[in-house]
Formats: sequence, structure tokens, C-alpha cells
Amino acid sequence: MPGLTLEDVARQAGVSRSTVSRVINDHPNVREDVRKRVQDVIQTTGYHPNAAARTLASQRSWMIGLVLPRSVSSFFTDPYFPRLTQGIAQACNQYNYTLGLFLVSTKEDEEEIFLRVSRKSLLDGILVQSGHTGDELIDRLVNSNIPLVIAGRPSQPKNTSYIDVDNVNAAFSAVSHLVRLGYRRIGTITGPANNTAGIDRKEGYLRALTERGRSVDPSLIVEGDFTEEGGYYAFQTMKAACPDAIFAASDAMAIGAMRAIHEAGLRIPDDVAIVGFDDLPTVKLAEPPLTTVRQPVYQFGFQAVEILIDLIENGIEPPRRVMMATELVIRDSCGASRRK
Amino acid sequence: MPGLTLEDVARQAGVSRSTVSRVINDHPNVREDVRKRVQDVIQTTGYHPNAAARTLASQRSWMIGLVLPRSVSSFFTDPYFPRLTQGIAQACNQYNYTLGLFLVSTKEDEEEIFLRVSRKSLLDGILVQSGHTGDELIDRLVNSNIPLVIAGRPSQPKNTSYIDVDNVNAAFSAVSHLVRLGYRRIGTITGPANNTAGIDRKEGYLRALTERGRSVDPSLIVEGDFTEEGGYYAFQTMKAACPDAIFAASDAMAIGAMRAIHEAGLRIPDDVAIVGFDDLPTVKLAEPPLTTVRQPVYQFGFQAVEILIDLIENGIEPPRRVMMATELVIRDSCGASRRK
DNA sequence: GTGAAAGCGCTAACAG
DNA sequence: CTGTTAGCGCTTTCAC
Repeated sequence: MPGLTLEDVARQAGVSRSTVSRVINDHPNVREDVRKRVQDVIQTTGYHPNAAARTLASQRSWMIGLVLPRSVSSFFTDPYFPRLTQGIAQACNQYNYTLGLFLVSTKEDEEEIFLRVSRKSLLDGILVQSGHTGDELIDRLVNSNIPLVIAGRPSQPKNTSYIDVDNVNAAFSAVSHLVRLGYRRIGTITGPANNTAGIDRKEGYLRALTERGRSVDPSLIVEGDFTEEGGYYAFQTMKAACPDAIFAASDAMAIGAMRAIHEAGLRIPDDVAIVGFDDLPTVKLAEPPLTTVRQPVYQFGFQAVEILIDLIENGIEPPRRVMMATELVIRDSCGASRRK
Repeated sequence: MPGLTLEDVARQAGVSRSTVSRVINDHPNVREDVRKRVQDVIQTTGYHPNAAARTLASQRSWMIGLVLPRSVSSFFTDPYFPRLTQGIAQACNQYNYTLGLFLVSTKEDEEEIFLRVSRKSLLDGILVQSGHTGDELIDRLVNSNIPLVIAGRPSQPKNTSYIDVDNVNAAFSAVSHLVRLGYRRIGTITGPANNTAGIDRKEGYLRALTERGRSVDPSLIVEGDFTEEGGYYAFQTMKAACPDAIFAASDAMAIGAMRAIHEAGLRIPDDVAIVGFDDLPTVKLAEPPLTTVRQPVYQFGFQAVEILIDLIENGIEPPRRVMMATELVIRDSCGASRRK
């Protein structure tokens, strides 16, 4: 099977290179019996086209890149990424694309990787995870006009294609849920101020309070960083403001906050109710089980690839934009079961 | 910058294609001023070689693949993988390789991916994570004689190259530590029986007891699955055997076991001491902070790539084998501080 | 429906 | 030290 070429297959099947190529690429104009014959030879010889040659001749690499900018440092801690990656990888398999992974760690990486991914000869398209607002790499990628899909709403959408979960509505319904349960002092532990997901979730929080005629108390809004430790300290800060319920913008922060709540000698949900965001596998084992917002992470990754392929095959205009719905998973930490 | 070729650069610099090629590939035989001139043109034009053409002509793709077999289902839950991936990605950046990610989810994926990665035209080499014993994909990869490095000792090493952490010694010192602290009934929650890391850690456990003249009580050995839930149920099973210390083969299981221990109304480490394995970021926040074995995951990934590149450049014989040392991180859950 | 022929953009002898 | 010349293995007009 090594060094086997189109030419070899053609010879053995008694046809020309072109015909074999047509068979491989499912072109219509091949007589049925000829096609059959060629396919047999391919089968028995175990022939497989040379990827580089194919790319060179067709100007299509059938490879897409997943780029994780430096600002996405949470890659190593957030269980979100493995799940996202799985969705992406599965979609690539299904559509016969190869997935390249570009993890930017340093400033030099950034330069090097930008050069590598932006020359059209390696990748047909790029999927990039949005990170902080004002990530320079994303801007450069956007301007390189290679097909590009941003995972997560970018800070300035321009005419880019992106996919995101509807963070505003997700937070809105989570907080509305707390309002309906009768809590009066609902606080929030937000994500980092420069993170669009964090911003949108805070927006949903504010909207839920405002639309239901509640006033907003700034001392009940504490900035976190999406980590467990961040959540822990955030509650310690918020404690003085006496929240009776908290919407944490990530499960990790919710878990950290719960630890702080327990250490303060308070009960969940009786003294402080809490709702998280993500539905990590472990939070249903928390004490008490955590009410949280479930994101369709796998489908998110899968669909991101589908959009990218659409861009590759049908052109990048107009920009495609997709918002995915989330689901509120009600467990015990919000106190819903107790109040019934 | 689009469609710029070697030819264009050559013309602008007033030299031949070959000379430009030499400059790009750092060949020695180019006069210094000529090299300078060519480099200037490359700079100003933003020229970048076409990856496919290069691969086709040189038979080197400068791309390696990371393959995660179906049996490595823990990819989505185990924080180990993001860290591993980071090490791998960084090494790829440093050595100028592109990283392809091949995540096998289904049986069809497996066939499709095997075909794709095993034809030499796409990848220069493969890094595969070892999963269960008897993983068919790994066997096929081994036989495809493309440069291959297995991450984790394979079940039957044959003449393969692999890298692993020294699980036996790691477990040995963890359990020895417990022995030295005076515990009499030291149990273990193992990994899955078909997982080499799990097997080796159990082996280290047995060795530590035996070499120190302790008898082995089978009722103190319970099989887990590396998950938190698994650890939880494992302790419930082991409880009847009255362990006074436990070596859990993963932190996740240790955390689960700790939950079960607390629920049983027992104190850690006073009633039951516990030691984990991995040093996940969260376990230092556990109650009490977990004593555990730290693996050099990042370096592990990095070095795996270095070995693979060695294989690619210097031939796959003889097989390279590397064992990495671990470190016991002593916190409170083992009771060391208390006993002093 | 099929084949011939011209590249795709680069590397690597081989001359000189 | 530099240029000429073949390819690398495939796709894709363009004839037939």
C-alpha cells in the first residue's frame, strides 16, 4: 500500500488516470461497469489518494483549524473545551475534514500560528474561540478573509460569522426563576468584565430584575473569573450585602461560592439559594445538587463546523449567525422543591 | 499575499527558484548578500510557501497527529487531557509542526480515521493515547509502521516506542508514605482493570505493602473507574472492611470517596486517611486538602512530541522508551501533619 | 463517457 | 555558489 498512485490503479483497471480520479471524486460521467472495475482495484490494492497532491491540484485541503487564542487561558481548566472539541471533531469526521489544533500560548506562538493558519494552502477554514474583548489575533484572522467562524459572540461583530449560546436569555430565565421563587436580594457573581459571555449573562441578570420591577443593588454584583476560587472569594465579598439568592455565571464559581457559604455557617438553599451555569457533570453531586443552566456544548461545536463548511463551500457572504438555546436544570440549590 | 509563488519571489529578487528555495530552507550554499536580498523580498511581499506543494515535493508534511482512541472515553471528563494537549501543542509550535487532532468516537470513525492517519501523505508521525488493553486501533497503528509514539505504556509493548509516568513507583511511594505514618489497614480504589495506568498503580500498592511486610487484604481492594462517582461507591463497598487509610488511583475517585467518608460520619484523616493521584487544581481546596501524586502532564506531552520527532528524523528503530518521575504532594488528608 | 495533457508550487539532484 | 531540469500525485480543461 505504500507508494501506490492513481497511475498504478489506472493501469491495473485498464483505464486512464482521469477516469480513476472521476471515480474517486464521485463524478457522474463514468460508465457503471467501469466505475465498478475501478472501485474493485481500489479495494484490493488498498489505494488511498495522496493528500498533498490532491490539495495542490484542487486548492482544497479538506482541513480546518481550531484556533484557541492566548486569551482563552481557561482551556486548561474549563471542562467546556473537551466537550466543545468533541462536537467539532465529530462534525469533522462526518464531513470528511481533518481537524488541526492551534493552541496559542505565547506571543511568539501567536505570530507563528497566524502566519501558518492564514495562508490558504494549509486550511480551508478556521474556527476560532472568542476570548477577551479586543483580542488582536481574532481581528487579524477576520481581516485575512479566509472562511472564519467565531465560537462565541465577538466583541465587535463587524461582518463576521459566529455562533453563540443565548447567554442573555439563559441568565434572564435563571434569574427570573429566582425572582418567581420569591427571593428579594438576588446577587450575581459575574464572569470577567472583558468576556462577552460574562457580559451577556450579567445583562440577562439585570434585565430579569428590571423587567420584574426589582431594583438593582450594586453591592450584590461581584466580579468573578469563572474559577472555583474566584467564586469562593466573590461570596466572601458579597456576604456583607446579605444576598438570599445568587446567580453565578459559571458552575465552577457556584461551587466555590457554595464552599464559602457553608464556611460562613449558612445553609443552601434556606439561607442562600444559588444557581450556576454550565451543568458540569459533577454539580449534580454537589451538596445540595446545583440548579444550573445547561448549554448544548457538543451541538454547539458540531454546528460551528457546519457553518464553517457552509462558508467554505458557498462563500463567506453574508455572515452567518446562530444563537443556541439553553435549558434551566432545576435541582435543589435554588430551593424550588422546598418552596412547593 | 494570495497566489504568491516561489517563482514570483525569484523574479523580484533576480535569482532562480532554487535559490529562493534554499533560502527558505536554510541551506548553506547561498552567498550572504543574495540571501539577504531574497529575504527582503520575502519580507516585503509577505510570501509564504504553499504547504501542499512543499509536502508533495519533499514527502514531509510537517504535521503530526494526536489520536485518541474510542477507549479513551475519559477525554471529556478528565482534566488530564487539556494539560496533555497543551504540552503537545507547545512542542509542535516550537518544532514547527502542525498538530492534527483525531478523536475517535464511533466504530465508523475508527475505520475512517485509521485510513486517514495511516497513509503517510498526511502525517509524518502519530501520537496515540493508550486506552484499554487490547485496543484494536493501536495495534493497527503499530503495524502500519508510520512513526508512532504511544502515550502511556501499551498492554503489550512489542517493539513500540512509548512514554509513561512511572505509575508503579508513584503508587509505591504514596502507599509507603501511609505505611510509614502507621496506618494498619490501607485500602486502595483502583482504576479499571483493563487500564495499564490502573494496573501499574495497583502493582505499586501491592509492592509497598509486601516489601514492608504487610499482608494484603482483598477486601481492601475495590475497583473504581477513575470517576468521582466511582470513588463514592467504591468507598461504600470498602467501608465494611474498615480501612484506616486509602490510596485512590485518581483524584476524582479520591474526592468521591471523601464525600462517602463524610456521609458515613467519619473524619478525614482521623478515621480514614486518603491519598489521591493527579493533583488536580481543585484538590488543594478540598476539605481537608488532598495529599496526592503530581504528574508532570505538560512535560509529558511535550516530551512525547520530542520523541516522535526523533523517530521521524532518525528512524523508528530502536524503540524509544521514557519513564517520567512523579512527586508526592503532602497536604492534610493523609494525616502527616497531625502525626508530627 | 473517456483520454491526453497541462499544470498546482515546491524540492532536489545534477550541471556548471 | 547558482541555475536547469525533472518530477512529487493529483485535478481539470479540452478534445474526441
